[in-house]
Amino acid sequence: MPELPEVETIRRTLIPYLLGQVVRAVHLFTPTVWRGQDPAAMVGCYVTGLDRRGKHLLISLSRSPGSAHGDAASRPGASDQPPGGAAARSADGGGGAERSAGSGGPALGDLVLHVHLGMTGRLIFLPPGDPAPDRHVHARFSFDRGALSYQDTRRFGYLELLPGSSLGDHPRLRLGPEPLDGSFTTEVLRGMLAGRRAPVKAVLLDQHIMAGIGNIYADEALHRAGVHPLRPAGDLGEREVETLRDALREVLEEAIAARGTTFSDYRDGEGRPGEFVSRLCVYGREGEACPRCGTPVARQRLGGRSTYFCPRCQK
DNA sequence: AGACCCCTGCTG
DNA sequence: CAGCAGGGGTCT
Repeated sequence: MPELPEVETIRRTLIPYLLGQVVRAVHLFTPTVWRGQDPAAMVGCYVTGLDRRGKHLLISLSRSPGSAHGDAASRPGASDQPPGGAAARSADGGGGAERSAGSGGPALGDLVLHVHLGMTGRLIFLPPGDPAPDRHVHARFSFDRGALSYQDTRRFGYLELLPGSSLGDHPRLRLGPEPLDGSFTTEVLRGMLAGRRAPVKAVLLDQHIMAGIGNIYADEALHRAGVHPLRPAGDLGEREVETLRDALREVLEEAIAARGTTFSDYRDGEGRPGEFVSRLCVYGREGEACPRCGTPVARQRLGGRSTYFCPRCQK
């Protein structure tokens, strides 16, 4: 279930393999996962940028190599980690703080491949050689140095090829602020929660209000903050909002440093699982002792989704 | 705000 | 083998 930390990890792991490379061919095995322009329009384009907005990955493609934007082009050394370099980079700006906040963001390419991984989507760069065909591989993008494989068992994700100029008013990219952006202050979070009667967890999960939070990190952040997930959002006190703001940022940054959470499906851009599962306090741990107080973790349904929390720590 | 849908692998 | 799981969109 790729949420913000997983998509960010995929983005970072793919940069050294894709940036500056030319798309030589696109093979679409499952046409229903594709939206927008014809995949053939990508062929011959340079990859000029990889950006993330919430859980969405944006791969910029340009006719010429010179129009590489922002990312690696202006941050030499920060992103140009050579293939195979496994060093975690948790100190390069806080994982996403440098990303655009949305309006007037970095210039995208002539075309943008917009990727949403749904629940089980994977984007993995494979070295040359034909790996065993898998019925869950829906598309493959060939480069000189290997191929990018798009896989998705449940097919909740999609690939969408769009003109770079059209991203600004894309309905699915009308997202709330990035929680790791420097501008995500306690004041901003308070504004998001104020006056809302909906459960605070439902507000955190609403991508239009805040981008990138999914079921796992909503539960983990609320546990860290000691806030019950069903509390009406507008009822949180100022101190609680501040604590929740810090908890959100901490859990996301720690998860990025651990390269994401793998239960079963998630893999990074090199096919490796993330390591954050062992650090989860409540998510997926019904009946286990709360790490803070020992009370068994409870599970409850909220909007059809499982919600895990400590009935004692979270008021 | 809740029901339903997409889809497939795993669980009971 | 029926039913559950779940991000997110749509519909009621």
